[in-house]
Amino acid sequence: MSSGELEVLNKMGRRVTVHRGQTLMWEGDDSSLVANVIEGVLKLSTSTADGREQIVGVVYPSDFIGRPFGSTTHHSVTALSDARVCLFTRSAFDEFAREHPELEHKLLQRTLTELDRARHWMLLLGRKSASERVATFLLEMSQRLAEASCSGPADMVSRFDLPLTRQQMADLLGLTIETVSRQLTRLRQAGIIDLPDRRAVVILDQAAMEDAAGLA
Amino acid sequence: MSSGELEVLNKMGRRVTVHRGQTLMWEGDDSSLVANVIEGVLKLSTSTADGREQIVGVVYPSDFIGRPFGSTTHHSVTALSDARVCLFTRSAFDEFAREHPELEHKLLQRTLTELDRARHWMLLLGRKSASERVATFLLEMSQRLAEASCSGPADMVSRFDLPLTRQQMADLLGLTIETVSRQLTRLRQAGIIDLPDRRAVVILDQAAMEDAAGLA
DNA sequence: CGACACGTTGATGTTAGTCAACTTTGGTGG
DNA sequence: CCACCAAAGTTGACTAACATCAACGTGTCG
Repeated sequence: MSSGELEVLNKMGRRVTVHRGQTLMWEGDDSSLVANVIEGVLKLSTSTADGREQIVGVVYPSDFIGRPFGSTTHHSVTALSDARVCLFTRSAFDEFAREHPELEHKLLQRTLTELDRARHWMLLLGRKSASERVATFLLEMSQRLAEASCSGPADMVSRFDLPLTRQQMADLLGLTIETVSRQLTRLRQAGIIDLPDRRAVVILDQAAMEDAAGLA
Repeated sequence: MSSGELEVLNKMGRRVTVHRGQTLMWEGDDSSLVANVIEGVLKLSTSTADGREQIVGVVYPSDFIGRPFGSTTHHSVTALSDARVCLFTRSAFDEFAREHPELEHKLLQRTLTELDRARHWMLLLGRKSASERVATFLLEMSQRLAEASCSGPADMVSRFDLPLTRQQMADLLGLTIETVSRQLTRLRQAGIIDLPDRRAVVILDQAAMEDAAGLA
């Protein structure tokens, strides 16, 4: 896209700050807004009628949120950290996108990647044990944070801070908070990871970790 | 798209018949083909290194399969029934799509819908009990078959044939074959469904079914 | 300092998985 | 046509894994 077009798109958007814990969109709402993440981390989640929650996605800077070309939002969007997003009304965004195939193409590629990611997560939820889930999660987190921080060709970071509480990890992994805690303890006691404080994780043994994740 | 363009697209594609059980694409393969389903039902699946399988999607006529604009296929595609598909080489399809924004738009919409569907399934895999999973599956199947058969405004069919074996249902629901069988028996004994033969299902009590699915 | 949210650990319960026997179905060839 | 066989499905007994319930740290912020 030309820089002129990008400028127009930028003007259409409204920069908004969202505080940790604040919900930007609600499951089942009319889909009247879409947005781009500028800074921070947010979760996408759905719940059963009786309140059990499942996190269905975690979005990082440059990721897209909301449901263009559709009338309802199928999951809630909540900030996991303080975040800044660029908000568009759906109608304006849809119209702009229809006129700019380049943008639609970008969006299509991202959506295809997200779909692959979601389907891959289904394998974890449907078929992996609690310990495999926790190990897989930590590995993936280290990879995504490495990608985000562009820390050169080394595609892993061995120390990082979790943007999630134990409860949120449980909601993402389809487990309970106690099970997550116990599995983390097990990995620590096995000398595979270290947990310097409650947000930090250090991966000490990459190979053992991949093994524990069921990538045997 | 104009009928002329559609004709070109159609000529690009090669009609292929796939027999039940035959695999069209393998997880991890180079993504060199994409296709449109003309007739039949196919599954998308991934497996862990040690062979546990998870079905991550079921596709019906008019659905799209394969990974355009990406180099590897992230899941296998296998025919659940004899099927006919319209096959394209990925390079030819990608090129054609880039030149036809209308096609890309259509594809984007479908992909967004698939993503919503996949994320909704994550709630089932992460948070629902075995009986809720089976009930949810049967309800969704009846809805999708109703949509497909365009049986008027009534958006449910109460009797239908499953395109899946018990093992495949288990792989889709993240359960074992025995658990699926037991839950079906439970629903039958409760008078909520009938199972005239091993492929057929009759939903006798829609409300009880929705209740059992956790849509309380 | 104290309150509260977050996290860990232990004891116990429940659900679904495992292992095994058995039944039904559908297809094949004598 | 029927006997036989393999594949699919069901059922039961037992087990393992995770959830639940409950008590007990720990760090943070007023």
